[in-house]
Amino acid sequence: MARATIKSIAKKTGYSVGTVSNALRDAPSVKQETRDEIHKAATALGYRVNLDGLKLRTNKSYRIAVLVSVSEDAAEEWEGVEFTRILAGISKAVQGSRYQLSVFSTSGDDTELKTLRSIVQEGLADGVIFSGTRVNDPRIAYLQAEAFPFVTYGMSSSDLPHAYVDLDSETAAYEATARLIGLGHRRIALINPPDDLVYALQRRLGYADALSKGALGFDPTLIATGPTTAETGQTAFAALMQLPKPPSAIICANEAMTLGALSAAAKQGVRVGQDVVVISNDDLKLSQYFVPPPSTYYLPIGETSRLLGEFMLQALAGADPSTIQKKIRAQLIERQPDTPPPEPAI
Amino acid sequence: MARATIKSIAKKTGYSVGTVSNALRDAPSVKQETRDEIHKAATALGYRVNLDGLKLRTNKSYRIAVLVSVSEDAAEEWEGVEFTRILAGISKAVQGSRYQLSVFSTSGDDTELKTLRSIVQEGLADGVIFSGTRVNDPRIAYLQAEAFPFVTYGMSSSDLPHAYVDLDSETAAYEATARLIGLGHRRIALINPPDDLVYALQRRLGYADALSKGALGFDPTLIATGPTTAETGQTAFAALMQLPKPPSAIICANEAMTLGALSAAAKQGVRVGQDVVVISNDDLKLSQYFVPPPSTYYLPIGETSRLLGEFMLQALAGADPSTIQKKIRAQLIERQPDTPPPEPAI
DNA sequence: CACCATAATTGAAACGTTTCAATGGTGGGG
DNA sequence: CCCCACCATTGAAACGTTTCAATTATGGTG
Repeated sequence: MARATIKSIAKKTGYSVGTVSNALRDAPSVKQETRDEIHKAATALGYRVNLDGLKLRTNKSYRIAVLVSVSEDAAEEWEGVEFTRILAGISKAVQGSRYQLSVFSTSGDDTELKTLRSIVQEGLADGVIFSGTRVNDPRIAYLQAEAFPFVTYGMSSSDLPHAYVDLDSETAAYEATARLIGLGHRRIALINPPDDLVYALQRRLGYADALSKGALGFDPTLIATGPTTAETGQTAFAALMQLPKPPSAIICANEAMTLGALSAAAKQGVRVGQDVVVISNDDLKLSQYFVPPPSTYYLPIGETSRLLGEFMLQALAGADPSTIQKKIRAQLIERQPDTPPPEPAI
Repeated sequence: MARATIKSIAKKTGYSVGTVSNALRDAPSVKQETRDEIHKAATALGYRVNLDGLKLRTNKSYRIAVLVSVSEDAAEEWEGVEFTRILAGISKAVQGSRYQLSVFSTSGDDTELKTLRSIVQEGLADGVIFSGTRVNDPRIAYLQAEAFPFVTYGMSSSDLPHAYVDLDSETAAYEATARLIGLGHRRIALINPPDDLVYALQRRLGYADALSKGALGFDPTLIATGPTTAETGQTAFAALMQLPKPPSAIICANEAMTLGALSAAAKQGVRVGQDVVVISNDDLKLSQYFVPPPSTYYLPIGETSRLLGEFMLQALAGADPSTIQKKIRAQLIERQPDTPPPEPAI
């Protein structure tokens, strides 16, 4: 039994192809009565629109591109753990719509812009979702210039507003820092992503803000940066503890970095929770199993990714980018008393 | 500047549309000279085939479906970490071919078969890749009955041969167990995935085989099963240590389970490496950061996923399924002296 | 009743591709 | 010089859909 098409519905109902097409899309030019009849016939035949014909005619791809970037050098490292969850969330959000999800894997910055170009120029997708927004992100500039719909995971500093879903990293970093200050800590370190990432910058800002509010000086040696991997956390922790005046508390940007830091601590015999406090951001319910489990700021990845999908659909429907933006607040999960520093500095 | 089409090439070169089409596909019916001329014109115009027209005409989708299943209940757990890497590998393998990657997210068994059905019946893809093969997997039976190309990550016990890439779990479990026996362990536990998964069965077999070769009895209470999450590892570890005769060594199926086990150990004050030995399988270079870092069997996920993509292309080209199968051998990574049990049992 | 506006429906074209029967051209054999 | 076989190319149809000008049916108005 061949697949039902508009033509087969037309034959069965006796209407013309044009009428059936219009009826199926509930065009007002078709009499209500006729519409009902055609709809009934369509479901009876199990009609499902053929996307290829549709696409060919309308020149739309009905596809949403999701960029996943796997950096060559860090391919063997633990990166992009959250991607599965993000993808699943987006997928769920667009289920039921006509759109399909296509994954484009890229490695490194260069290919990413190139991939974007071919998506736009060859019409590989109608909209694109990507993450890792950078300061003055060329991808955003390009897509805005082309008026191509997109949603980013992570806001950016571009002039024009664009659609995004973001964790409020600045507030999260501020609160984490302020809380440690409240506990009596005076030297607080930050293990941060590379500076060209927008959210790294935001974290810096929140951190610095809390320090100054707490009347503490800003010491640049207390900030370590690197890719958001366990390896970065490990080397950064080791380096920080070798400072003439090591920190009494360390804030890691995500769970991978935290894992690396805890690993380094164990190797060096540094007792986490006593000699030094380690806390994490971007909790995906994994760090609860770390040894010892750190206090964290929870990232509701389910809601976040669902929003990404919904925003994409809205963007495709032509919504004003400035109306489809959302900052998500991270929530503190206390897993440790998070003791004050060894020698209360007063 | 509109996109170049066959028609525009035809106009430019003076040949007919049919000739251009044939020439572009290097049909022997077109004179070599003409072919060259047309190819030159095509590249000059930057011609890229329009998949929609192609698909409409040929009734092929030129798409490869990748199923990602996110179980509803475990949505908040750490599952499918490796998926990003798998996806990236597949993506790289099919780059350059005409095929595109589409992700279909499913939740649970039921929807998975349903998703598969709609992929086959609606022609959403030409082939499909999925994992988590089960004993008597209905998905495999269905796809074989429909003669629909597919590759699985994980072999299965179906009658007919099918294309797969798999880690040799049986050997890995055998070697892990045998090694522990060699170190003097007499009570060795297994934290394993649910029994309906093929590779869980394989692990059981390898484990049991090593036990009998080592003249050790098989104690069913030493096998704990559950989803491959940290939570499973945690509860299983706790339960195992409460046995009247607890194990002196524990083999976890993957890193997530290992993480959970280590977490439970830390909570209960059990000293890993002294009171009990914990080792892991399916190492993705993450467990090296665990506390303490366990010995593991490395899973070359890069090669694995690349093969998945290549096999899919071969399957789509009509290759005999029995020729596109591969078992990958895991490699031991020693991170601990892995001391013998506390009281050498003799 | 003639006319016209409106409502409903039709028919054909178009999107870019492949496929295949039909056409025209070339050369060789008799 | 004719016929035939062969080679290269053409033209048109088809895939399933949308779109839009053209057509027909339906009432309402003067």
